[in-house]
Amino acid sequence: MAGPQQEAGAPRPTSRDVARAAGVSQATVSLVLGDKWRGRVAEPTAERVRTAARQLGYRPNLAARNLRLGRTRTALLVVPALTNEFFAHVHTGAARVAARHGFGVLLYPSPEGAGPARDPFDSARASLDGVLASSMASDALATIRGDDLPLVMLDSDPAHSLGATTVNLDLADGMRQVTEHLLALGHRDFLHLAAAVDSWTFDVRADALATALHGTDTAVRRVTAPLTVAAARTAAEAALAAPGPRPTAVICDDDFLAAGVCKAARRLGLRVPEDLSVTGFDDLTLATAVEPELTTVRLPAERFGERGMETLVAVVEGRAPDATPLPVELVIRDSTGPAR
Amino acid sequence: MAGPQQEAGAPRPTSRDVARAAGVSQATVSLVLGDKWRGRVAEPTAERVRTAARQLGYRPNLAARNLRLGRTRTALLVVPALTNEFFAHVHTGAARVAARHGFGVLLYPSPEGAGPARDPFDSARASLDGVLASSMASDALATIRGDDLPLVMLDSDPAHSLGATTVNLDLADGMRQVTEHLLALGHRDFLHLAAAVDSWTFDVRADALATALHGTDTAVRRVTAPLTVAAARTAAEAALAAPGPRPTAVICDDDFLAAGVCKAARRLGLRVPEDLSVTGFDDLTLATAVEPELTTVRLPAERFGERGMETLVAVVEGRAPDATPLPVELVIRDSTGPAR
DNA sequence: AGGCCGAGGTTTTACGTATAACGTCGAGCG
DNA sequence: CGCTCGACGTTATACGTAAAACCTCGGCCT
Repeated sequence: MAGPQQEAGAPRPTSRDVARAAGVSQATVSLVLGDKWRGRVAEPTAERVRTAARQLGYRPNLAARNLRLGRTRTALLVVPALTNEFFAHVHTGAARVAARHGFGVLLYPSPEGAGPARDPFDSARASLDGVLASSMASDALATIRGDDLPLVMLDSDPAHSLGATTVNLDLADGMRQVTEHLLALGHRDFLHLAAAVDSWTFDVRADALATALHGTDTAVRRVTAPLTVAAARTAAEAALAAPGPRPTAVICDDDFLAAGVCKAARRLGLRVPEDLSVTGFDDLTLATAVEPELTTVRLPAERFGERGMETLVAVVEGRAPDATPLPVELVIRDSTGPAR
Repeated sequence: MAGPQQEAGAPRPTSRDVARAAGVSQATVSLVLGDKWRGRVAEPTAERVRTAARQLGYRPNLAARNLRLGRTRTALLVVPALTNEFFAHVHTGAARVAARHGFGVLLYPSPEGAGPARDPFDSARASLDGVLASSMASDALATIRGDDLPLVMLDSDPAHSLGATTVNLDLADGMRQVTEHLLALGHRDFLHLAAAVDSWTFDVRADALATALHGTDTAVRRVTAPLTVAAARTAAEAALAAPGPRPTAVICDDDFLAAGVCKAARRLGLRVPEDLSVTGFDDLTLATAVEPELTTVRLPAERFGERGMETLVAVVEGRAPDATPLPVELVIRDSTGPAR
């Protein structure tokens, strides 16, 4: 057990302590431990340094290293809300790629889940080498651009990105696939349950839906709801119980919304998919946890995070990033069926 | 727009640049910006410094500050998997309290969700002032204890915590409440669907279940499954279709498992709760997204994170932390009913 | 008048690391 | 033999900040 010698209350050993213990100078310790010693330090000496370091339980002081090198090998990931499984996966992917490049990832979830992040630097206790952001207030964005800190935006409005590199999921294509799937099933009267969130990623969905329906004799109504199951249920119940012809399919911006619609349908005595088709978006755990399992658009969330970080690294290294949007895939399950 | 002057490619301004611009010494800048100048610097001078700083877009170099002060005002949060909503909430709570104390939170999700974290310091790009960990390999734990870095464990085995302070949810009481609820409904034949994860938090559930059933004429079988809806469904289907008397209630370690059981029941033609009662644990979004809504044990996840960070701060400041476990609450919904 | 004190700063130092610039010493070579 | 050169280290310095120690000067008390 034992482990490295270290008396309680003793300050952490520095490279100088290691040097003293190994009978060499501090510079030599730095060379050896930094793996930059080929031909500069004899092997026996290097070995002496390494064992001394192990003995003392030496670990370099990151603050000092960062100060010296002027970089931290740390990137900031800005996401709206960690409690959304999607962003947890994005983080996983981003962290994986970052680790591969010797980078760490600092996470900044914006305070209340809804709005874009305000000042990422409030929370950034370490300096940063780059930022990967899914949404950000334009003043914070301007600050970052002003610092010419490498920045990559995730699925954000090119018009408001101040020229920052952007990585995209092909959300529009996802929405197109959903729409064509439903059209093929004979649906002609849609309800679009949209997220009541001011975000480009949802605006894109609405636009794509309009585009996909262009030229077809199709009715579409739009209702918005906050991104919760309960809110979606309430909104859907109201919309489906409204007078006039009832939509035969509900297209949702998100799986949570779709789950809410399914509950509303059941409450109203409508069977899914026999009486009503419902589609989700994201393909989270939720999509296969509910009955019926949701037809939805699978977003490659981890891959998205990976691509984002790969792009950030490319930007840092001055290489041209891969600009093609990541493909998404319609997953047909049990919540959609032929129109009556 | 404009914002702070800063030419592209120019190095970030330092406190010395600000000093030069304001016609004072660097020390004065540090005093003024550090709010430690009462009586040491005249107001007009202070104002000159502040405007100069604003003008140049000065922001202090965190690495330098951390080096100088010997602390980073940053705590590490170690969790098994961010993709579990529960831990996302824990993070939210912890980050809130941390912010209140001027701390930041660095997140370290252990690589593959399953096992405990291996070396938190691999990912910690900044030095740390403390660690808040939900599970950790014993060698990593020993390292931290050896550094006498303040450490607080979240819901972990006191026997393997090397004396670290521990913050607990009253999981045992949660399990007791579930069991008594079902007993009161007349159930006498249980299936316990346990998580196939080697973690103390699940061992506690099993023990508490045994305790609660002690002295009652009750049968209980235990089956384990990985923490996914699909795995739970498979396991439950097998267990419920097995020959012999069928359990009338399934107690699950987790809401995901419970959702899987509900699907299995439907597959087997069993109605929930008429033919089979099912209970979850955690009360995640999932619990109210499925049909029927789950009777489950609500864990105050955010409060848990808050308490954890409060405790860490107390440990750092040498105060005695609040050691009472956080109460949990049985939430009775639609997945449990009287035994037939 | 001499001394003390407080206001309003400045000079200096230390934090721990990485690395550029600089010895030193023996071997090899013309 | 004198010079160079490579191998093996060492000395010195800079990174940007916070804060302790120090300086200067005018006012005021005794």
